[in-house]
Amino acid sequence: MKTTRSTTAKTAIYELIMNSDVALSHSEIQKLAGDLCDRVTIYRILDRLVIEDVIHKIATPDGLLKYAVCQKTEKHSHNHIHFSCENCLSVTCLDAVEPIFEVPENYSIKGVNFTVSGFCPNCS
Amino acid sequence: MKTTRSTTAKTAIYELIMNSDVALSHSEIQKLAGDLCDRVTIYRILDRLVIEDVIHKIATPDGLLKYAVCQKTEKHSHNHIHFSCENCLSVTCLDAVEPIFEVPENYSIKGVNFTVSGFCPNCS
DNA sequence: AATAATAACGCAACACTGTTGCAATAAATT
DNA sequence: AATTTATTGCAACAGTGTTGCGTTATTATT
Ligand SMILES: [Mn+2]
Ligand SMILES: [Mn+2]
Ligand SMILES: [Zn+2]
Ligand SMILES: [Zn+2]
Repeated sequence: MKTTRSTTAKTAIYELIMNSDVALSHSEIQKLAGDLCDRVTIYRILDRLVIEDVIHKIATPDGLLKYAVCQKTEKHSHNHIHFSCENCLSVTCLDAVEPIFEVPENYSIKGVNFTVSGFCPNCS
Repeated sequence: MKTTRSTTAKTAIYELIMNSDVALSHSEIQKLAGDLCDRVTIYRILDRLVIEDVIHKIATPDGLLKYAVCQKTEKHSHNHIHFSCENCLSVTCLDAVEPIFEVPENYSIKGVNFTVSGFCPNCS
């Protein structure tokens, strides 16, 4: 069985995402990380953190991928909505907002990716 | 004022999307279109069709962009859910399904991108 | 029908994003 | 301390999307 290891790069990148109030893209993480590690390593670390379910991968309406911590709190819903600002391009988790919907029976649901776009409080 | 023109490539690409029962990506459209036009032209045509609001741009959970016609029917909701199959990677518009949700007041909503992933009826 | 204006096009060149293979490194176990 | 192997760095690559510019084709005007 393949075990997971905790490395300096991995913990550092996790803390970057942790301490950010908005979701971060790979390139944003790379800028923040400086010369912490190679950019390929960042891709692989992000993949691992997603598999380990400690961060979420979010696709913006333009197909850009961003990453945010999975808040393991009571109010947190895995299926929460994300807000994507059309002006400052920030992506924010609205952890408490869980949408209600219903799909036809013959579809089986494994996950959701809900993004609402518009202007964030700073840009309104 | 910049007017829009109808060209052979534009109408052909619109019909490709129109006649597909699943959302199509740029590369899929390119394969279907053959040597109809340059791939850059396809990008520009897709942009125009989106601006003209005759097709929708959909981001899959993996950040892949797909395009589908905007069904101008009664049941059609602009804010409908899309289903992304993890097996066959097809993206389908669930035109009748409109999710219910509520965001904090200080956010202004311009559009939504709701994608549910799992297994489609064919792959269940 | 011929002309003029310009939206749309093809092509080349580029930037950005993400992946893969492999040898070297470092974390965890013994 | 030695062993195992997950992780890393590097180079090389594939895919996606953009931009500039000269040419073509659509549309409006004469
Ligand atoms: Mn979560
Ligand atoms: Mn629509
Ligand atoms: Zn904003
Ligand atoms: Zn399927």
